Amino acid sequence: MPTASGSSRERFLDAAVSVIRSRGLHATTVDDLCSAAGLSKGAFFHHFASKEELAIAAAEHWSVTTSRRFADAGYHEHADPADRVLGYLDFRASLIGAEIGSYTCLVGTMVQEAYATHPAIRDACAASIVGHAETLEADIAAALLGADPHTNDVATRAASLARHTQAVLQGAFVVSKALDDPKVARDSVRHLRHYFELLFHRVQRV
Amino acid sequence: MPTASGSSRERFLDAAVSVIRSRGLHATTVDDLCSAAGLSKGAFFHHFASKEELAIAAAEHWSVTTSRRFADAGYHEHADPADRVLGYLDFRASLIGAEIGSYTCLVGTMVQEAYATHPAIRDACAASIVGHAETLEADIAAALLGADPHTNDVATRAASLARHTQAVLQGAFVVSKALDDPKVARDSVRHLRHYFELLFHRVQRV
DNA sequence: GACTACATACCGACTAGTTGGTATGTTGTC
DNA sequence: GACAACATACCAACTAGTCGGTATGTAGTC
Repeated sequence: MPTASGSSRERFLDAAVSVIRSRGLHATTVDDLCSAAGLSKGAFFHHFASKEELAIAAAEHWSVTTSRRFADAGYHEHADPADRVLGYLDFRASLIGAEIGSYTCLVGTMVQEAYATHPAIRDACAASIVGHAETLEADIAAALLGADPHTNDVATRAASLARHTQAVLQGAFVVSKALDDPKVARDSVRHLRHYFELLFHRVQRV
Repeated sequence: MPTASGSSRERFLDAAVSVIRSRGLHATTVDDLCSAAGLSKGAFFHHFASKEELAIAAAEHWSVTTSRRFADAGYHEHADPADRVLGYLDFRASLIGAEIGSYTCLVGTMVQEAYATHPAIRDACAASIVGHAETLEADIAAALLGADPHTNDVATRAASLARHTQAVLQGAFVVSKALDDPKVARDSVRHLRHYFELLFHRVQRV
């Protein structure tokens, strides 16, 4: 009966994702998470030794659920690697809905609060961001080579572009939070797409 | 005599900038700010009615000090507007030193914690970001026209690019916090520079 | 220039409420 | 009956904000 959805540990993690994304890590209390999950404090500390441990678990949970989401997306089916990269960006743009708390990144939000004071949380966030960036590298490298077979240091350039992609998305979230407007986030993704089009020699007006 | 540097109000604001940038808004206590400023709690609440009011004042203080810094920078002296835009980016890259807390953006950090719960703080952060972005619009518009005199909607495109520029910088800070490495921030600025070079038809390998 | 009246700037002890975490149950299941 | 999965009651530490008080002006007035 109390199993509304998944195990109670997962209910805490899902609650953490949605609450922390809108309120931030520090402003989210353990009691907030308990009431959001519909469970007690005893249950919380039964599953997590501390709030910090929950934050780390939430970052890992975030990695797992998001990577599943991207793995299932359709852009992988394009034959041309450049199409896959541009398709990834179109997919990211399509995820940016009206509700800010629904499209922003958990680990990007958390790391700003934790990077200086909680190294373990920072590392979990870094692993999530880097892990996701790495899934793009092969396609970017192939697309760069497709545009110019004499590209040197393809792997390095692809890795740098993959990280840059994540940076643009994170920044797009920050600015759209400030302006309370998802449009600016979509605009930034469009600029990033345009940049890739230019790099892939697929110039077209945007 | 007690005027170690500026008025005591300014000492609180300077303390807020440095402490909040590394620890975040919520994790920074009023006592933290008092000891960083070398003043008492009585003095704090004499100058600010609440912690929220300090955050707003800090965002405004940040706007004032940073806009002065950029107004004094040398890149404005280039004759070509494209050079001024690229010079701005080079200047931004040069500001990214080793210490993360010294080059990241106060309002970008604060807005992530406050956007959903403290609209007044969010608005102050938005004003700071937008205000800074607007200082770039004229040069970007002129450079776009210089590259292609038939560009339509120059003002709109320039405004969008200016906001995108801020998004890239904010995102670069987030990712460099996660990876604990300023290099990734400089890389993102370099990619943004490359994007502008391509838009301005100044293609060159980076 | 002395005296009153009032303002500004600041101190530091105090409080009411909050927070992460603990200690001690209770309940179901093997 | 042992153990996992919870719930309830509680605590010590912390936090924003208050309050009474002090020190130093400063303006007016006689």
